[in-house]
Amino acid sequence: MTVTIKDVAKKAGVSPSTVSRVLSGHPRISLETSRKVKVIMEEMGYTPNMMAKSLVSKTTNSICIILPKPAEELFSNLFFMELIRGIVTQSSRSGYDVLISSGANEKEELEAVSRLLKGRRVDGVILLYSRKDDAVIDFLQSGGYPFVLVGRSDRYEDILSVDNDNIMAAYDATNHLISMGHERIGFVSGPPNLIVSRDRLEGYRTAMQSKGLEMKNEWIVEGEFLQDSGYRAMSFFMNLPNRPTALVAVDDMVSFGVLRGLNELKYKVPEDLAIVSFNNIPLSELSSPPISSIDIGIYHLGYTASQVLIQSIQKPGNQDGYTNRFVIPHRLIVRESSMYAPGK
Amino acid sequence: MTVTIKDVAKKAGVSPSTVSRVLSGHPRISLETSRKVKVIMEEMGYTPNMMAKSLVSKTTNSICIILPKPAEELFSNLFFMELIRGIVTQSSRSGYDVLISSGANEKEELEAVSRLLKGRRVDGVILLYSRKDDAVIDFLQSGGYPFVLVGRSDRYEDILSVDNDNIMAAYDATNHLISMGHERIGFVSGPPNLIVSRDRLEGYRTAMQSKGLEMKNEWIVEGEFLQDSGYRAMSFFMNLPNRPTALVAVDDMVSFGVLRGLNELKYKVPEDLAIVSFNNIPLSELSSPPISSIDIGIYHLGYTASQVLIQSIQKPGNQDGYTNRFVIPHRLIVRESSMYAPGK
DNA sequence: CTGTGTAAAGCAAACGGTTCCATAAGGAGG
DNA sequence: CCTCCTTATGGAACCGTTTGCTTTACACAG
Repeated sequence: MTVTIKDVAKKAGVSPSTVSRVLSGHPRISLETSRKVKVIMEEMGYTPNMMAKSLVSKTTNSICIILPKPAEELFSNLFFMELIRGIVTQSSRSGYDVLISSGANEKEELEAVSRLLKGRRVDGVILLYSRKDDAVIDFLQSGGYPFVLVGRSDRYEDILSVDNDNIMAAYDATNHLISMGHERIGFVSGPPNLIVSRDRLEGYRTAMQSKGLEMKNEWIVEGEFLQDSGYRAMSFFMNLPNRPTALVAVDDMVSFGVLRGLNELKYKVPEDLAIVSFNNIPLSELSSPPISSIDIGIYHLGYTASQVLIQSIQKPGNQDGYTNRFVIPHRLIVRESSMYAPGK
Repeated sequence: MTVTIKDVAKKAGVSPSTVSRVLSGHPRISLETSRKVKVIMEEMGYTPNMMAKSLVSKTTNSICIILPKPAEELFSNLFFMELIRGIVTQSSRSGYDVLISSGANEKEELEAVSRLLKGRRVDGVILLYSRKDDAVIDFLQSGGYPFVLVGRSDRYEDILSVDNDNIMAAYDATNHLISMGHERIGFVSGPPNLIVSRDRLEGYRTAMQSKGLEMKNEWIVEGEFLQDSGYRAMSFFMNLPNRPTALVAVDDMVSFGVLRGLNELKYKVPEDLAIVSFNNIPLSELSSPPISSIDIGIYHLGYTASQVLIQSIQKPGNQDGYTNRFVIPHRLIVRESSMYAPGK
């Protein structure tokens, strides 16, 4: 039915090994033979069987993305899709296919990863989120399988990872507000167990300190990456005696909550409260007013993750002494929500 | 290095074929042998090599999703991610892996599909969007490869597809407004070359006609699935002498544009203009006011697509005389944007 | 005791490639 | 003219499984 290397060989009057060599560009094949074989391959519509190839070469030219379990929320969805696009684009440029996998729980996830890697269906794995993925990461590490983490992990120093410099990003965001003339700046953080929350908080603190600005404890509130947190934080802040004139929010969704609340109370943004947040989701520029945000380059994050992984697959001895943490640059996008210099 | 079926066989003192049969639950294996082999497999940490398996079985237990090219827009991203989740979940339940592929242009896309299918890397394909995919669809059809289309195609009657009943959905949306007491209802459509635009327009028309309501041409405007279209449509409608009291928009993004415009002009929703739109993206309930929307069950669309495809892979003779168009139910979610009964 | 039926397991040939080793044909050097 | 390289190709083993066909070993009927 399907045309194999042998069929091509027979028709071309050469041996299968010759055809194989033509395919792989082996140096010791005469130009004439090579051309002849190529023509015949074309004629017969030959496509190499990847399974057979993989079997002997012990290589699949494909990688796998492990999706965290639920991923139901808006930002997650946008984030993952953007990441996937970056990964798929880069992988495809490098000639790799991308598998998506996920499990209902950590056990299933581990089983899937093990099956894919030990079963030689993929050459490496991209892990999203640095939750407490101990089991999966341990498996990958002890098995010596190539993998890269998107997001930072503090537990493992020696694994490949791609991430932003969230400390610096938060520093930049805060500093932007300071340079606009703000002195009382609030911060809405995320869950304290996430490294990203901690890093961003640290960046905020550093900026405030370095400018000698006061940092009241009541100006820092914890929340989730959700609208509600913003809404609550807003009403808390606005009732403070000496309330902040600006705030940094750990995620754009939080800003939307803040915005909604301020709107209901007839406050004006940025005049009554200036806002900067993180992630620059497509909606940030669509809200009214548009929100200033730190673009973390999600697509780029995915693109680089794929690049790093494939590199590590192709030359496993990547211990060049170089770093194994890759930092994707961020970029502050200033929009209306922070374009106001407060009078003293 | 890795443990193969032969290693297991040797250690168990049986032949490789016996091990293989244990694996596949062959009936003619004694319980005793089966148990012994299983224990040893466990001990040695044996995982079957998928490539070898695929090579002989001519089956890969994996399917492929073809992502349309750019997919940069907000809705696309949300849509695709949701769809992917549905597909991955179902596939994983059926024991299939999912590959994601895309091409920069139609030619690349065709090459990728051809390579994957002819190269026996996947067993079937899920196509998203029914653009003028002639080349890819033609290839799949003429090659007899299993595939399913998400979205409707009018050109091909005999291919598997999963879709909503957009005509009925638009009918329901329109009818909802009518039953609230609206009589002058506008419609903001999408690009006329998309079937989904045409279907939704048709549903609107049917509803209006069936209630004997007048349909002025000026109440129907064409646009894109973007905010801007909504913004423009809004200002057009509001300047009409006898303007609509409600409108149906082909996509939630359009509604957001309408909302923004009305807000700027100090109009109130739903009192001055009631709104219903389609797709029920996560933001619909977060805007102010929350927007009534038709939920089209994107996750379900993906879930079903995977199901249908895998079924068709497993028993190719799926011409049971049954339909090959699978319709996913939609659901009207009524929110504040349409909760107002206009006085005459 | 021989013939037959049946259950359990082994043998070996695929599946479609790759690659090491061998071979044949020139051409160069002595 | 013979030997030795070099270059282009062929042969065959192997990658890890599956599976049709045998073989083996009993058990039982005749």
